[in-house]
This record gives sequence, structure tokens and C-alpha cells, in this order.
Amino acid sequence: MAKLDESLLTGLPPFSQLERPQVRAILDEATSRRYDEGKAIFREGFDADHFFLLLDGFVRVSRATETGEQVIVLHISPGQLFGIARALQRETYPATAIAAAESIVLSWPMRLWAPFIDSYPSFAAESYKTVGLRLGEIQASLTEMATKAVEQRVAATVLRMANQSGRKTDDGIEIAFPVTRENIADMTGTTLHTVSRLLSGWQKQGIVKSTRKHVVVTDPHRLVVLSQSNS
Amino acid sequence: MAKLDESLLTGLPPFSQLERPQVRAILDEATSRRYDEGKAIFREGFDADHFFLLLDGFVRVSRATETGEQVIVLHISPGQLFGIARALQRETYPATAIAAAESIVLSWPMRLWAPFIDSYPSFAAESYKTVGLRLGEIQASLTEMATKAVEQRVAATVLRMANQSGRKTDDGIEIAFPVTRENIADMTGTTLHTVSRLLSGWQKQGIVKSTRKHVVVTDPHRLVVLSQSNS
DNA sequence: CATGAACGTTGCCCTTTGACAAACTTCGGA
DNA sequence: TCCGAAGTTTGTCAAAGGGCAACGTTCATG
Repeated sequence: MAKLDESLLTGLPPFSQLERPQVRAILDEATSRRYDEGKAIFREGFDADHFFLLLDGFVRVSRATETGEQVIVLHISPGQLFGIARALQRETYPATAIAAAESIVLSWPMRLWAPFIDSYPSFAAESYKTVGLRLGEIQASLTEMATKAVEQRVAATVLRMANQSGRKTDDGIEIAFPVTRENIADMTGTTLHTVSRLLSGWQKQGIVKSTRKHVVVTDPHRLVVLSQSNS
Repeated sequence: MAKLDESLLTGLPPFSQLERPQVRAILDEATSRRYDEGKAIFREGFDADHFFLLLDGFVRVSRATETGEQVIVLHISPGQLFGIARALQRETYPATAIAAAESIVLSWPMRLWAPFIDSYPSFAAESYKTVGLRLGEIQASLTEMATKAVEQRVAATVLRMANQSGRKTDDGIEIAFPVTRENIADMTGTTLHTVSRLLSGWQKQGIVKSTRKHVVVTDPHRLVVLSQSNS
């Protein structure tokens, strides 16, 4: 396998404080791999034998219920650590990670977790910070789920994806990874039918434009209003 | 202030691995305090200047939305650490903690956090484990919220409280702390009216008995069925 | 022991949204 | 280029549950 270039990591928070040779050592332990859209990186309940860093692409993290439905808990953007169950003293992954778009992922065997934490304080700090941020995000989803109506939740979710991953186009902000009506339904606890109706409605009002697996927010401001309004 | 007895901590996971003198040192830094039912221990957004251990009682952790509604995220039982924002590199508390019943709480100034983590590995491990468990609980609430109907959520929530805090009585399992219909509504994302109707109905069927701020589960099995059934 | 606040119950109505059904469109691969 | 799978749209219907309103009950407190 070709040697990975150190510049891959030097700009990222977990590693930005480190000396060149340290980054080299970390990279030499890493495995790089490409995942096609839809491919699982790890699955809920399985042995947490690796931890990961997303270099490029997008990853969807979801949980399944006993009855087979799935709920999408969060999305991972490039530069973020994930599958860091070990930070929480867990032996198994608590959720399933699937490439939402074609993705490039670095991974390390979990036995390196403790050495990394002990040797590289910035890695430890960044890991726990990531966990804290994610806990915050999930709590935010929970309160949203508990207090907002379906239309507001879908609006907020579309807006969040656009903010996290958006790239500007002529028409507005485009969500940078493929997302189906069903995906959005799984994020918001509703059905693909309802999501389809909402998007169709918004499209007629010029708030979004959407095609197959693809959403562009053309009027973010009105979407913000929708996500908050109570009527 | 009277010296606290070492036996308070020796049985608890974060401290059970420690030598007597270590426990003594930890206790000498601690402040003990009683909170009446309904009193706030810390509030969302405030400076995270202390971390806490619940010795006796129950604590409700909640989050407020911009529009004033509140969502109860989880409950803390005796023996658990809480307010450990610092474990996640946070400067402020991400939620509000309120005594659900009269409670006895130990607290330490946050400047001791790093020394504790560094000096006492079992404390560090237990803290991160606690965070992991809580993340799991919140994820479970989220998926429940996203996939289950109101009756199932309320049933599951009552059951969870009974399991976590329940004590056996002649009639069945009694939730050990005061809980109003509104509290349950805030946990399940519904209204106190709907909760009241559900509890009344269940009472008629002999599944629960409830009085003011008080719930006894008389037929846990049927409640389990309700919490899962899909019809 | 009187009073008000907090908590709980219940009835009625109406909106939201899930369920079911059917058809249409897009896309990738044989 | 054709076909099937995956994704999307739309219509109709019914039920769940929230909003509103009124009233009942319990409890703490002066």
C-alpha cells in the first residue's frame, strides 16, 4: 500500500498539535479504505475492533429498533472521528455507520486507542470534545422531536444538513450528499409520504428544489421561519 | 461541618478501587448539601464550576427549548455522578438538574476534575462509562420518540422509572420519587391531558394505581405488552 | 380552618399525519 | 435498449392526539 501523506492529518484538530514524526507514526498504523455509497463501515452490536476518521465523503449513523425500523441519529462530516465506542468504555458499536456517499476512511485497530489517548493529549481532548458535541446534538434532536410538529422538524433537518454539508450553487445551498425522502423520514420520525408532500409543497413555494436523492435549499430564510413557527 | 464518613464512597464504582487514605482525601475536598424537592442544583448554560455525586434522592435532568417548553432528558439515581460537563470538554452545563425528591448531593469544584482523572484511573473509567451509558439512554429515547406511538412511549417511560427506582409495595412496584402527569408528558413529548387519560384508562384496567404525584405499577407485564404492541 | 395554588380529570372538537393504494419517473445493468 | 428496482408523487380515508374549556381534588400555609 502506498504511504499516506502527512498533510492528510496535520490540519485536523485531533492531530494539529502534533510534531511531524508523531503524525508519521500515527499514519503508519492507519489503514485507508474507500466505501461505496450504501456500504456499511460498522454495524450496531458488533465488536468495536476499530476506530475511524472520515477523510472524504459523508457517513450516516443509525440505530435499528426491535421492530426493524431505523432511525438516523447523526451525520459525520470529513475530518471527524467516529466509531469511538472505546472512549465510552464500550465493547461494541452502539450504532451502524453507512457511507451516505462514496467515502474515504482511515481506521486504526482499537488496541491503539489507549496508547493514542495516553501519548497525544490533543487526541484525547478532541475525542472527548467530539463525544460532548454529539451528545449535545442528540439531545437537541430529542427535544426537537418532543416539542416540534412534523413540518418544523423536517424543515429544521433539511436546514441542518444544508448547513453542515452545504455547498453554494446558482440555485442556492445544495445538500452535498445523496438523501432520499425515506432518509429524511428516518431522521424526523415520520413517513416518506409526508416528507414527499412537504417537499412538493415547498418546491411550489420556491423554498426548495429537489430531484431524486437531491435537495437544494433556494430560500433558507423562509425555511428557518418554517422550522420555528408555531402555526 | 462534620467530617463525612468514608463508607459513603467505598461502595460506589468510581471509588471502589481506591485505598482508604485516597477516599479520605477525596471526601475532604467534597461539600455535602441537601436540596429540597424542586430545587435546582445547576442550570443549563451556566458556568460548569462543580461536578456532583448523588448520595440520596433523585435528580431530573431537563432541557428547555427556545419557546419555553421543557423536555426531561433523564433521571439520576443514588450513587451516580452528574454535572460532569468537563468530561466532555464543556465550559457550561448542557442541561438543568433539579431535585425530583429531597436529595443529598456531594460536590467538588471543577478544578479538581483533571487531578481526579489523572490520579484515580477507576474514577476516569467510571466517568466515561457513565457518559457512554447516558449517550445510549438518550439515543434509545430518541429512537423511541421517532418510532413509537404516544401510548407506547408513556408505557415504556413509566416502566423505565419503575425499573430504575422502583420499590416493591403490597400493590406492586412504586416509582420512588414524586412525578406529575406533566412530568411524564415532558418525558414523552405529549401533553398532561393525554397522560392523564392514559393513566386513568390503565387504572380502570388494573394495570396501575396512581394518586397525586405518585404512581404504582400493579401489572408490569401488561404494561410491557402495551409498550411494545403496535395496535 | 379557610383560601388559593398546584395537580388531576374529562368532554368535545378539529387538525395533523399515518395507512393504504396506485401510478409515475429515474436509473443502472443485463 | 429494455427491464426491473429504487425512488417519488398524489389521492382518499381514518384515527390519534393536541387544543380548549371547565371542573374536581389535594395540599400547604397563614
